[in-house]
Parts: sequence; C-alpha cells; structure tokens
Amino acid sequence: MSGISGVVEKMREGLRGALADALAAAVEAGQLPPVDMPDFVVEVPREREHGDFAANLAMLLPKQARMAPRKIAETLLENLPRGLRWLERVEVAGPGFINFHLDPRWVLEAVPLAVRQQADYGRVRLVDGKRVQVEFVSANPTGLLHMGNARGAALGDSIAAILDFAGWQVSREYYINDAGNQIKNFGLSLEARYFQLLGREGEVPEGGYHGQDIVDTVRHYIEQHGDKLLDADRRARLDTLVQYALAEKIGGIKKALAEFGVQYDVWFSEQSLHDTGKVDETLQQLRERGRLYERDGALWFKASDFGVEKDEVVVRKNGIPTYFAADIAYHRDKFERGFDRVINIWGADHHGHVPRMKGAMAALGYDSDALDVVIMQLVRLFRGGEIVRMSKRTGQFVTLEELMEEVGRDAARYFFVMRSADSHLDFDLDLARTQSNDNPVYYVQYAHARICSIFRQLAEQGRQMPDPAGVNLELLREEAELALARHLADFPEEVALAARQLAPHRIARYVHEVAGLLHSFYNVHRVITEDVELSNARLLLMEATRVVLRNALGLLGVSAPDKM
RNA sequence: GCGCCUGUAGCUCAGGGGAUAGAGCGCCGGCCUCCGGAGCCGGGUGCACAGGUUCGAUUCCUGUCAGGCGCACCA
Repeated sequence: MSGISGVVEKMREGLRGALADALAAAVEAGQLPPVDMPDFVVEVPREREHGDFAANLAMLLPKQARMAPRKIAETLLENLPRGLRWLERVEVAGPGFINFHLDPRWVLEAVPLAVRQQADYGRVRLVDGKRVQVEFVSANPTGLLHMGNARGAALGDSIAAILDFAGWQVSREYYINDAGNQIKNFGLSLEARYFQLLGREGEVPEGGYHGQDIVDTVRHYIEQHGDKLLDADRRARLDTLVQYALAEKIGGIKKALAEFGVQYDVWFSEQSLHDTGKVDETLQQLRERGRLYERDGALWFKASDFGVEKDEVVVRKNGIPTYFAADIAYHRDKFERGFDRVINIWGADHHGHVPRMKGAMAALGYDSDALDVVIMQLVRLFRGGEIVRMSKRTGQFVTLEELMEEVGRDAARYFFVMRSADSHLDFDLDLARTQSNDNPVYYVQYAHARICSIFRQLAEQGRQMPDPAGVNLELLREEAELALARHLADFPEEVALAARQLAPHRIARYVHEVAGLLHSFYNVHRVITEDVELSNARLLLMEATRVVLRNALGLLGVSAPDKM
C-alpha cells in the first residue's frame, strides 16, 4: 500500500521492510535457502495479546524453504535489524505468526499530525492526477425525488468526497433523462391536466404521470401564462408545457439536492446527445466495428460478443433510438472527456443493464474496467414499526424534501450511508428523528460538541490551547487515552479502504467508534485541571479528536456542530 | 427457467484468507458535590446447509435451500 501518510502505515511499512531485510540476511547467512519473496501481510491482530502487528511471512515459506513455519519464523527473528523505533519485543506465536509488540505510546504520533494537518488530516494519495467522474441520482425529471434517489444522492456524494480525499480529481454529474418515450408521456399527462384545469375533457394516459405534483406544475403554468395554449397547435402546446414543466421539475430537484448538501459539477442533458448527433455518431462507430446488425426491422447491438446473454435493440423498427443507444453515447462521451475512471451509482432494479453497458464500452474500444457501477439495494421506510409504502403510481410516496423536514439533513445523510450499498436499507424514521443516544448521528455529533464545549470552558478560564511543539504527549498513558489515539491514527487507512471499496459505510462505522472512545475517555478523565502539563497533553488529544470527527463527518455530508 | 444481490446475536447490521467473530438497538443491573447524563460501566446466545481449494475459510469456488431485484423495439 502506498500513498498513505498515516503513522500506522509508516509503522507497518517499517516492519515489512525489516522482515524483508531479515529474510535477505537469513538467506545470505545460509540459514535459509534462496526463496522468492512471497506476498505477505503485516496486519493488526484481533487479539491484543498477539501484539500490535503480526506478519504471516513465515507461514508462506515452508514449501519453498522445506522447513517448518515456526522454525522459519525463529530464523527471521534472529536476523531482524536492531533498533526499530518503538519496538519492545517480537515473538513467534501460533502456527508461525511473527508478533510485534510496541511501546503503547507509538500511537501518540498521530496527535500532532492531526492537529497540524487539520482539515487535511486523513487525506491520502492513492492516485496522482487521475480524474474520476461520479454520476448519481440521475432521476427522471418528471417527478420528485424519492427514497431510492435520496440514498443514491447520499451514497454518490459521499463516495465522491472520499475519492477526493484519497487523491482523485472528482467531478459529480447528473444525467437528465429529458428525451424519449417518457417525455412524450410526460407531455400527454401535462396536456390532460391542462385541459382538466381549464374545464375541458382530458385523460392522463396509461403509463402517464398521475402524481399531484404534475397537477401543481400545470397550475403554476396557468397562473403565469393563462389558457393561451387551449387552441394552439398541438405540437406547440406539448412542447411548451414540457419545456415549462421540465424547467420547474429540474429546478426543484436541484434545490432539494442542494438542501441535502449535494452540489453537482455538471448537469448533462440526454436530449443534447441527440441534438448534437452524438447518438448517431456512436451508432456509426459500432457499425464500423461490426457490432450492429438488423433483425425484424430493428437495429441490434451484439452484446452477446461480450458475454452478455442476449443482444439489445439500439434503434427501433420505427427508427427511433432506444434509451440504451443514448446511454452508450453518454458513456462514450464520458470517456471522450478524458476521465480515467467512471463510476455510476444505480439502483438494484438496473443491475441487468451493467453487463451490456460494459460490453458496449468494450465494443467502442474503451477499458470496461474503467467503468464501475455501484449497485445499491432498495430502501424500506419504517414508521411506528410499520413499513411506509411508496408508490409512484398513486402519487403517495415520501419525497426527499419530506424526509429532510421530518428527520433533518444530517440524520438522513448518515442513515443512508451507514449500511453498505449492497445491503437492503431499513430506514427507521422514528429513530432518525430521535434526539437521544439511540440515534447514532447525534451520538457522533455530540462527541464533537462536547470537545468544543471543553474549549469554550478553557477560554472562559482565560487559558489557551497549547502549542503542539511544547507539549509532552507521553504524559498520556491512560488506556482510554491511548485507545482513542490509536483510532485517530487509523483514519488515513480507513479513508484509503473506503475509497478502494467505494464504501462510505466504513467511515460511518469508524466515526461512530471514535465518538464512543471519546465519550469513554471523557467520562473517566478530566481535561482541564490544575496539572497544566497533563491538561495540555489532553487538550491536544481533544483537538486531534475534534479534527478527525469533523473530517470524517464531512466525508459523509454530515455537519459537526459546536453546540447542540 | 436464467442472471445479479443478500442469508452472521432476539432485531438492524460490520467483518480487505489468519490465531478466542464484533457494534448499535432491545432486555437486566450499576455510575452525576466533577469540562454538556444527547454520556459512561457491567451482563450473552450466532457465521442458512453440504462439498471443494488452502498450513489455515465467516471470508474464495461449486451445489442446495430461503428472501429481494432484474430478464421490453420501457427507462
């Protein structure tokens, strides 16, 4: 692992290097036969008694060396370089593990690092100068945002933030499906409501949009522009209504997402792909590469060339390209824009689309591994222990706005990312609204507010935060202090893991643990006391904790309040 | 029928091949002359099932069973 600057990684790499040296020395001395260096790990054992770090190197060598693993481990120990910082003792354990026991104060190095780096503490450099695009939500602009969209928003935004923290250059994008059949239906639905509101006959078509919000939008139009479309040319009437309604709907979506704390860099129109000829251009490329053929009057993409079960229509018998055709053009455009990596956040109901989209990218000559699709499972809302049903058809569903009104932005964001994407999410509205220790988001925020309160107390006593350079951190010897510092030291690695796995829930769990350790410490020890030296050391520990809580919450889009 | 996701504590969920599998909630019992009790401490049962790979499998592979979601000239 490279590009991680934390103290844990530093220690891990130091031990790894020492073991590699030991192996080389042992071979050199003839104590071991020449062997290939296996891909061994230096890990943090679950059990405290197994030391601070453990290596499995010796257990990977018996075949090559034709020696027992424990014997190999002993030999490695004899050849370990001397004078490794913080190292207290090394031992062979179990089937051949090499366990490293460190002076417990080694973790305190994380404290001044966090204090010094502030908002940058936890940043890692997994990549250098690489660009990634994260596309998420991309809900139809014909309605309101529901729970699935909301989860996508929280997940996508958090993944983007984590990737940014991990060294990627990130662009957040929303794909507006403002073309195709649904827009046609949208127009017919709007027209029907328009007629109805003005006393004429009108019926929302089968498969149209029946929601109350559509009625509201048409009413807004009438309030502003009256009934002048009643006798207009039908094409003009539909176009006008659609344009008006799209603008209003997209405006509403932007506003809701902004209130949710999500800011996009690009809003990309599907229609623009048709208008600029990019859909045709893409189809032409596929044709030139021999991946298209005609059957039953339609044009098909040979997805089966790429391990997909069946081929897919890209141009219908009536000559109109399918959504899939536009989507291929869209993804091609992403790569054309120079992104090194493209990530989509999709609902589970779209997972069947993944293989053929990857196939299409491969067909166009792009690396399909550069396209990652995060599939998130569906959300179930609970209130009073009962499932809250969502139905777009009947227009009865909880919108993002309603959710924020009910539980607040922070709770909503936290709840959506606290489970892994591929886990079904049971969202307990009652719990999210609770202002008590039962609610994990308050639990974490409270830890931050508590620290801020200590600092206010400090100021009231006319005292100041110490300069890190003049503080003796080794006064921190209590178990609660070292356990807390140990977790603060883990932050950069947690960020790296979350980034690699595209897994914000790791950060949610991590920050909850840090909060718990802070509370445990706080309950047993006082920060501000007559003992100025010790107070200063603890103040620095508190400041480092505050930095980590704030940065981690920031990655989740959750605020870190000074007071609650 | 085929494909994808998921089966871990009473409930909701974590667990990048390692040595005795964790957290929150719920339940029971404790802790405030003290920087914020929105807090802390203690108490316990579990990897769906069957094979395989491996020195070692909750983790990887195969199969079975169960739940969710897909399998349109919809998006």
